[in-house]
Amino acid sequence: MATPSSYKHQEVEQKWYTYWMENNFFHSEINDKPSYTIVIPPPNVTGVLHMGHMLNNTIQDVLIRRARLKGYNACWVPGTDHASIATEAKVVAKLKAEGIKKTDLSRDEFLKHAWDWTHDYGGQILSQLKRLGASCDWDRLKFTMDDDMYDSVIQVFIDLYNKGLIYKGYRMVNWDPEAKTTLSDEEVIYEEQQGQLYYVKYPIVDSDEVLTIATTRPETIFGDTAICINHHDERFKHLKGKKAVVPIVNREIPIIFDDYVDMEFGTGCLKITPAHDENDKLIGENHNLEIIDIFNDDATLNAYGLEYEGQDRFEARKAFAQALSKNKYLIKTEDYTNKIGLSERTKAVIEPKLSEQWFLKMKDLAQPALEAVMKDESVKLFPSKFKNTYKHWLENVRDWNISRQLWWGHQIPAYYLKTKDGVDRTKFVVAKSHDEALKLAQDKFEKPDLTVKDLIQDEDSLDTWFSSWLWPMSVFDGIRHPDNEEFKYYYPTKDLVTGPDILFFWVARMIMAGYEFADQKPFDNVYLTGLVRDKQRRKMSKSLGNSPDAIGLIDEFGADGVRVGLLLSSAAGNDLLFDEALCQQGKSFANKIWNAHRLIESWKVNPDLPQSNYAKIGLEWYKYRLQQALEEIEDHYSKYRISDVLMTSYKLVWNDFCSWLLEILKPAYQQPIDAKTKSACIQLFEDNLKLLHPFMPFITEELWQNIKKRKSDEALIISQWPKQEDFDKDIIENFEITKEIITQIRSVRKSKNIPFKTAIDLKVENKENFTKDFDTIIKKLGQVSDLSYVKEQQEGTLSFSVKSNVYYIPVEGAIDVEEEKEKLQKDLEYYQGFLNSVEKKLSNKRFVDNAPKQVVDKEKQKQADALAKIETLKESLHALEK
RNA sequence: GGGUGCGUAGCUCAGUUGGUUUAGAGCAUCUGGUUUACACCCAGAAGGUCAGGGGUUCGAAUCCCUUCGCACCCA
Repeated sequence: MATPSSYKHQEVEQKWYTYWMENNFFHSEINDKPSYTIVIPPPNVTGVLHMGHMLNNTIQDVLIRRARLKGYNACWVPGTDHASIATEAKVVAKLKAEGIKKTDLSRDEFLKHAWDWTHDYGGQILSQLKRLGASCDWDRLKFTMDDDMYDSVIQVFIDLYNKGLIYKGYRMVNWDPEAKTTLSDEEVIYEEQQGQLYYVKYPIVDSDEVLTIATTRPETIFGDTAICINHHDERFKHLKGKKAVVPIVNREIPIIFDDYVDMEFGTGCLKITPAHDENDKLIGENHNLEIIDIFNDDATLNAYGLEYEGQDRFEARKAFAQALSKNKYLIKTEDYTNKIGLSERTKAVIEPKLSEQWFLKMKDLAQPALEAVMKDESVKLFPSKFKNTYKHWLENVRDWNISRQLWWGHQIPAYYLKTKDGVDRTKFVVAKSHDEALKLAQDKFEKPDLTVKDLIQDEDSLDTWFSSWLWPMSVFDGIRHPDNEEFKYYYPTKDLVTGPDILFFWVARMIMAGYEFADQKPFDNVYLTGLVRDKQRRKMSKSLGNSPDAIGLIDEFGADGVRVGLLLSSAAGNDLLFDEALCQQGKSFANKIWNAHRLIESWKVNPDLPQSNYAKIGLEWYKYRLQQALEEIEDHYSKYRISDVLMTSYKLVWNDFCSWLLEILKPAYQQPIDAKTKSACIQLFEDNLKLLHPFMPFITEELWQNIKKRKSDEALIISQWPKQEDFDKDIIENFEITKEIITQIRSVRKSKNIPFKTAIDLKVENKENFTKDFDTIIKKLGQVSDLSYVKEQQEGTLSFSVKSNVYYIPVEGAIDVEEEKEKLQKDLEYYQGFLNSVEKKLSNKRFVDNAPKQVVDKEKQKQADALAKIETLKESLHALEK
């Protein structure tokens, strides 16, 4: 049965994925081999596979498959993240569509919906990853809300609380009025928005004078508790000790002096609203100002907003500005562009809000994490340019607000004492369970008759990152049972592959958690991928609709094609400009490999045939060439230059193997081949497949199994990476010269319209004393019928030179002497220019004295080569002029 | 406003501690090809003042300064 002339990925991929799964090749158990562990950055249960996941997981799969081939006990742990805010938003939206309000549900009822949602959609990305070929150990699948994972998070909270690192505090937080929750700084995106700067008059008490302030948010005037002026501002010095009146509100507030105020900006007078601005809050603290919170949780005004109570902040802004204007308090407005914080999830404008939250002290936790990366490099970042950003963040780390006003997530294990009319939020205990909390509370508050009913658990959940920072440990149950065998074997993990956008809120925190809870780093290396963008450099996003359908791509180009396409141009840390053409290139490559196999397979062996000289030399050369490439590949891998590994392998297989070796070995049409050559060629092809397997797992396994019948323990996925051996550099170098000779012959054929089928003669003036070993190859690939050596110039020939060797091709009829002369003249000019620059260096005494001997010798060699070449060219020119 | 990184062929990028040619690769381009493995192909060619300017050095794409442009992070 003939092999089809093109590779059909559709018929192959599912077959081998199933085969690998059935043979448990992805599964890892503790054994004698060294471990090589990767934990997946758990995708959100809300997500669908996008290009970022594809890139990220392809890289992980490349690393883990190579580790497997290199004989490590490779373990890639998959899993998903509960993504509290994103999931809760999705579930709320789904319920809303069904006419159910979250507020009408009990916590338990809501959570049931959330779990249903998670079970229905949560595994989507993972099943899509299987299409990509991801060789995860699916028996180890974890979810951040699994019981054991949940317990680990709670245990860590209690531990940190008992160490005094977790505290409750009032902080200015990023409040999302739509989701009604706090957001971390990282979940806020800043955008420039066109707004207005309002100039408002504040009368001075017991004076006819007025002060003018400029504000972008007139509605916050209700919360003003001071006017602030710079100490050095001569214009207002006389106002020390005076008071101003808040317009319309008619409340008297102090005029205070602080260097914070920029004299140049606006009017030099700043209104202070401590409840609604971070900087104002600091000034407020320094000056003991009153704090007036004017907003409800949904950012409508509360009773402090007087008649605007209940109005949304933006409506109130308009209405109140009008009132100010009507009462002659508003002097003017100006267009003003400022940056506004928006919620990453809901896109609502963030309201800075003072609220009670749980915080984790970061300073001490950050120290070992900083040292691990900056000092001893026990954790390495690739590319290392991210070290600066990492350092900057950790040195200026702020306490981590870990509470979220959400239900979906790990509920904070703090229990408050109930009172007659509510809850006393100052009296609480932190415990693993309600029962344990009761015991603690009875002791702490010295009330032995307290019952379970007297305690109520904090309603809030923990920030999602507060569970994912434990991920590399908790997936092996290392938090609850640090002495368990699996944890000791698989942890620390080897590589983490993720995007630089979560360097801080995930990577850095995992490193902190590793040292804090296991006294060990979580991973050796962090590979930071770039962002996947479209051709116009825009980020891929759902709203732009510029993100291609991942599964559609796999259908069209094959998983191998897409994997290659993604990696072809994605140096670590550099953004990848995704272009389907790259997937096409990947698909074409698969087809090329397929056809290489088809060619070799088609060769009929004649056992009586001796090995030809060209085959022997060709095979020897490729054997070394592969070793040379292997050395480069190892070097690239060690530096996580994955796309360079791919490019090196790509060129090795396409150029060296297919274009050179197979052309050398290929018997004449319908002629048989000798047995030795075919089997040696297959062996080299198998090595190629091994090198390519991490990138193109499907087609390589398919061909590996096509070459011959293999038992299950002989599958490519678990075979052995080619051994690194010494290689003969001379043969490789000589082959390069051979290639140049052949290329020159082809070039002459093309320019002189000599068809490839027409055999030519070649006469060589071997001034370089170049080896004759490759002559049979030159004859075969150059279609040379007679190759002979001569001692002098040959007339009536076309010629070219390689180094100082001259090659003559006798032709029928006249030679265009002028054309030949022109060509030689051009060459001559080039080499003379080259010689010039070399001799300039060599005639510089300081160069000869100061440069290392090797460098000078190299220049001398260059000089000698150039001189010989020039001599040759001159002779040729001279001959033509005769 | 502060910080970080970047600017090399039409495009995407290499260029690893300054010294392998007068700077490389892949793709795209151009020219030629029905050489029975592959047109998802083969062969050949062209293409760059290394953003601009200045400096250090025997020697700079590489180090320093500066101008311009871009990206990202933080406020």
